[in-house]
Amino acid sequence: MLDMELIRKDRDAVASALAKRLDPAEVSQALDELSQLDQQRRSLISEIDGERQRRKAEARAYAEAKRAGREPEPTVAEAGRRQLAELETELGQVQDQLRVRMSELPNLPAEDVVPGGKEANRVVKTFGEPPAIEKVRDHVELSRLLGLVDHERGVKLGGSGFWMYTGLGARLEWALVNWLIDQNIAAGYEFLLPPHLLLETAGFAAGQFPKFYDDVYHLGRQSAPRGQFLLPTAETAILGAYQNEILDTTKLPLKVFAYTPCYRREAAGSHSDERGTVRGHQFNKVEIFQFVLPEQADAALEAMVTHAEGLVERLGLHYQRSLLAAGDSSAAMRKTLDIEVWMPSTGKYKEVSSVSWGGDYQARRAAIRYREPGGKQTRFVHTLNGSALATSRLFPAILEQFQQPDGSVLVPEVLRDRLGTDRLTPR
RNA sequence: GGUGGUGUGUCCGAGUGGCCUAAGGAGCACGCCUCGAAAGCGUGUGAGGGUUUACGCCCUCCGCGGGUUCAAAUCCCGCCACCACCGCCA
Repeated sequence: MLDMELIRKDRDAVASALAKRLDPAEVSQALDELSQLDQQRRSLISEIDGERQRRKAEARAYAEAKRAGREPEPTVAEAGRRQLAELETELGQVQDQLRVRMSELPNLPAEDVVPGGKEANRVVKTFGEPPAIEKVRDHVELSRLLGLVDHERGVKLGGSGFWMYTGLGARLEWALVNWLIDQNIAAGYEFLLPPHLLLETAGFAAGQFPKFYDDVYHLGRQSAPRGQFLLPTAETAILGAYQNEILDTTKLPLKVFAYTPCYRREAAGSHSDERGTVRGHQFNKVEIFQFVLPEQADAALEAMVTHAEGLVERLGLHYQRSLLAAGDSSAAMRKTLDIEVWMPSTGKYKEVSSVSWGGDYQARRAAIRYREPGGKQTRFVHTLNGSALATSRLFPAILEQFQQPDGSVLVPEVLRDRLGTDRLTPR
């Protein structure tokens, strides 16, 4: 959610930032509507407050007269109450509309984020080299060869878009999850295991709803008491966990992380470069998150990206870092950096982590605040989130980058103890 | 899932229709006292919103949402959460 006061005071700045993501004419129209609703809202509030004040005075005079044994003055209660009810209904409608319109607006892209879509993303860093592989096998073939993933049985169970890790594949995936958990703990993040079914308020707070309502799985009242949905990322749970709280300023930055499967509907159809475990309706991800003071945000973003990159580096994978253009980064974020890992079979880089600075956009939706040190005023925290990392993407990258001519795959050194072997071999 | 109980401010806790503009206590902050501290005394101490150059003034909030009433923390209805017991269950 954007700050209505900012729209009121510096409409041009908001408009030009939003124009990086949306059609300028659309932006202008939206801001016009918002300003008008805001104006209506405030004048209704003034009217209602005045009316209430009058009625309170009447009731007080009534009580006082009674106490003094006098006959109370007749009040205009009946008519007044009806009038007040009408005004309140009207205010309710205006506020609902305002909320809907406000919640539809995306976050303001940061200054260094350029307009445009995917094609405008900029690679800002590269680590390592693409490994020289004579005859590249893709991860689907390698998985089959090594018995790591059973796609047929996965589909049998969950339908198209699901798979089942088997044997050493399950162990590799799980070793990755556990290694990442340890690494994040070592980096000072607190480990959380949240519920996977969330109330809709959590989806709204994170900025997924209402816009991406249909992208997640909803359970409906038959199967879930209050129409919960399956979380599409742990980010939704972590943010939601702190809804309506005033965080202890001395505890900021608050650094937490969670492991959860992520459930996403994903558009039907399949890309040739998104086979195997690259894209599915359920995948594993470890997510780091920070709640910080506004002035800590820049440093936190850099620290999180660097941390996530360190993980990829310790696994020995070749990757690049991209600064996403406005149109390609998620609507709730001001700035997003992707860490993309090299996939030899397609010759493309694929996202294993997306680290974002949300400004106060999510905090405003979720009402997560801190108290200004020394002052009494509460302000919204800044939120940052990032994958550290998406294991179901790491998995194919490891297979492909570390494959050997004989079809075996070298296990990254950091995982060898956990897997009990340094090499996955065809069975 | 059933029955009963509970839900008040940072915390404990009083309040069953009207000076509740929420008692009292604890905590916290500041001041007095003190060489310093403790104790004691005094003052202050929530959130959201409207309005104002500002000081301030005003409105809303006693789990949440409705209702009754001139007037609701208090009465009525629905919901949620927690506790206890019963049932079911990995």
